[in-house]
Amino acid sequence: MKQDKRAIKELQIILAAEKTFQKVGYRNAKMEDIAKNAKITKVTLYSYFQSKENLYLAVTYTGFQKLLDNYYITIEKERNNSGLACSIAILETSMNFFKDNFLYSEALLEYFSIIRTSDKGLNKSKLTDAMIESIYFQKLQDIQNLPFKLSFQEIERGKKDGSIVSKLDSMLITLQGWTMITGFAKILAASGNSVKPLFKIDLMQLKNTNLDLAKLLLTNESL
Amino acid sequence: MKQDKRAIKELQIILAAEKTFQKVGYRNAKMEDIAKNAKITKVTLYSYFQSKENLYLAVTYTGFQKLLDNYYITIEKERNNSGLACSIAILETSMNFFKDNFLYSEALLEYFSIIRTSDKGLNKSKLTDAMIESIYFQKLQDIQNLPFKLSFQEIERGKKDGSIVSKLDSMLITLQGWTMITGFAKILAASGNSVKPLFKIDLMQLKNTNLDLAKLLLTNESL
Amino acid sequence: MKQDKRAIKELQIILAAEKTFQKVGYRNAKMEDIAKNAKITKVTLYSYFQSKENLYLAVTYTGFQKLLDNYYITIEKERNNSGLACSIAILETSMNFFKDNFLYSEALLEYFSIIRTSDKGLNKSKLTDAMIESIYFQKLQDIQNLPFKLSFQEIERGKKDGSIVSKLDSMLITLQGWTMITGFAKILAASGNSVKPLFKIDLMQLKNTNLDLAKLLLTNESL
Amino acid sequence: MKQDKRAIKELQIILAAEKTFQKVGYRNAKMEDIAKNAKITKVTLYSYFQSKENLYLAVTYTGFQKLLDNYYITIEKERNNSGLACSIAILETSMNFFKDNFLYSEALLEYFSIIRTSDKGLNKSKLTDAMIESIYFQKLQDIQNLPFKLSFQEIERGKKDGSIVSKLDSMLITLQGWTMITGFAKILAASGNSVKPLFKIDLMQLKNTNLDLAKLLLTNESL
DNA sequence: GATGAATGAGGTTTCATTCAT
DNA sequence: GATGAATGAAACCTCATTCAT
Repeated sequence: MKQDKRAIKELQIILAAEKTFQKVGYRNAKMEDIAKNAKITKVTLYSYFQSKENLYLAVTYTGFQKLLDNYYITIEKERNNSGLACSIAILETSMNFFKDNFLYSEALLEYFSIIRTSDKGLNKSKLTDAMIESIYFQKLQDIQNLPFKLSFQEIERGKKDGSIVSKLDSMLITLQGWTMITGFAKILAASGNSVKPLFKIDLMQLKNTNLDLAKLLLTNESL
Repeated sequence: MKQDKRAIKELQIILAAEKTFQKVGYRNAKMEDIAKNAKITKVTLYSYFQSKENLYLAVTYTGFQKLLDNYYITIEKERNNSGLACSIAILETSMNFFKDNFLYSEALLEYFSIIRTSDKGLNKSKLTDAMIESIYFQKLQDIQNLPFKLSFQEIERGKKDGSIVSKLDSMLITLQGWTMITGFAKILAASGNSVKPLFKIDLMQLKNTNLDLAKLLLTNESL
Repeated sequence: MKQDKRAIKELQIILAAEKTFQKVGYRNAKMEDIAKNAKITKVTLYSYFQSKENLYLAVTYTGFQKLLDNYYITIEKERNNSGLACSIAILETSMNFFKDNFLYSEALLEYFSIIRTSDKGLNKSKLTDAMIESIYFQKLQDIQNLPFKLSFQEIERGKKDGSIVSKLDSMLITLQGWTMITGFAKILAASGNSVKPLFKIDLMQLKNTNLDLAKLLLTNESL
Repeated sequence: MKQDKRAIKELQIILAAEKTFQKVGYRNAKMEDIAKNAKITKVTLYSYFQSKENLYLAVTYTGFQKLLDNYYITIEKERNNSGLACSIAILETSMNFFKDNFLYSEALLEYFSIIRTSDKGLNKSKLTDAMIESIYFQKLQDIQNLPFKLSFQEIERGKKDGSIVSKLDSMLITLQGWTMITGFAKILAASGNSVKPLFKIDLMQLKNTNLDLAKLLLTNESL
């Protein structure tokens, strides 16, 4: 009961934070303003999230969960189709998700670069102690591999049902898919109304090219 | 003369900044420490770079230049080979560059996401006034399209010399290549000694898969 | 009945508060901890005492009452002795009381300095509105002069029975006694296991010196 | 040079703090306001004094020094007079000082009660870690015994020159004097325009009574 | 009346950046 | 141009006190 209430409020705060981060970016977002947007006080905000970074991790986690949800929905939908179809669908789902959720896209990408700790153990890395202790960071670590696992499974299924060529290394292919996804997300980030536009291209075409390439990769005997 | 001296010191500072950013990341890097690493005072540092962001842009620019140098060298080397070979070589060069220069990789990717200004004109976006006025930002804008242009040219050359299928949209293909490059860079960022490793895969294999896929894309009549 | 129950609980709370104040001092004492010590919740605590200050006043009042009790007992005991003997006995009683009740000693002394309001009417003084409205503050004001009155009476009695020289101003002598008492209390406060001991002296000797001096004051014709 | 500048600013801040504490009391004084009064910012204030308590200790130290200065001046003045005269003069000086410097009087009295640490070592006492580390706390500890020492010396001198009876314990007498001083200071604190006046008495008379008593103590063979 | 959550006020800290010398 | 001190903005924290259930 109380747990539920707390969880609800937590979500409301995350929503408010998302709006704020969306509007002004992480750096310019003030905890005070986020609190105001969530209709609570700064102190209450801190009683839910110990730091700004922590709150951002919560947003990241929320985004990750939504992405995962999309994965599960897609897999469910494609249950009766081939592993190939499902793998491609997952790829498309991911790209759509990043296209439609710029904030999450950024957050997830940043998360993946944050967890790479500095080699020299003693130096402070991007990963601060506060982050490591954050419950959301823990949660993220617990689910961070799930997208890979799900992709992997579908590829394996495709190999079994003959829709995907079997000599391929499933993990490698999974990562190749992820390469496309993150690359696409980054290209998206670089488009938008830049000061000086980088290029003029319809991003839907780019998505399709990626999908075509993926199909090729999964079915082409010559690779 | 004086110009030279200043330029040298500027470079020394950039070097020091690179080291610092490398070690602790942009957010955790303190101007104080960068100054110390460069064996100058904070104020002197500020007389060279008006802000931390500015300094980061300088690092970004340096990285961009080095990447471009690699492009030119590659193109020069491949001058007598086909447009296809050269395009693939550029792709490999890029991936190698990002693999060997993690800091630059991050800086460049961040740069591309920074120049996407927020849609709602009134809100503060990531792109601050200070940045817009920065000389390095200007310089970056002047060269930011060059990698695309160079890729594009080689693809066009490939079309002419018959090594690349001609019905493809060169710009689209260029971006597809860039998708692979940035995606690969992001995967790299997510590897390293993470707290909890995301996956176990030889990144060289991933690079090769990307190259193979690119070749397929550039030569396959069916796409 | 209910009144009784409430009164009992009130006392229990005061006991818990005394322990806490004793241990860490007023400033460092947290209402949370006091509540915990009294085995009630913070809100219940507040339903008994509207504020921390108020609670402290209650402690002060309790101490004051105990001191007064000692006065009455002493006076009762000395009823058949001279006014001089009784006055001296009161003095000794006071010093003993402060020696044995460090917390009360502090509270009482602080009380007396609190009631001195700031001269500049507009400024917030130590005496807050909340305090003025406190029932314990009212009670304290009602009894704050009693020790003086009792002393005064005994001195007057001594004058009449010839044990005390009659030219002295009884009120002045009363205050002189109070000076000794509070001064003694302060010296006590400064002893104990300090970080760096102020002095080494047997406090009983100091008490006796004060008593001797008082006797001298009350009987010496030359003053 | 720089040391000097810092010392001067430190003093200016202490002055501003004294004014603020004087006006609204320690609790109600805001660091922000003290900073404003000192015409600096809060951060600068904190770069001089690490905490509010620390600043108060600085005020305490300043007061202590001034009291000591008065001691030295008095002793110098009385150099050619008897030890008795000087001892009495010191007593009067002290009472005058406390009468004229209410803030210092409070601060010093509080200091002496703060240094009495709680018996149970583990418990937090009034003496916080922050205080112990404060340079002013250190300084205070270094000089806290000086008033006693100076008194003591003059009493000893009085014994030698025959103006003070020699059988007395000089340290005991010193403390007896201090008892009078602090007691007098406390009585002062309790006077002023109270809500309900404690007593009506001319404090000068009280001072004189104390001085007379002291003389009696130092010269009376019968004690 | 009891409970946990929320509030308001202000203390403390960290840094990027600027000023004065 | 170099230096140390100062500034401003905002993160973060602690508590007394109050609210809602």
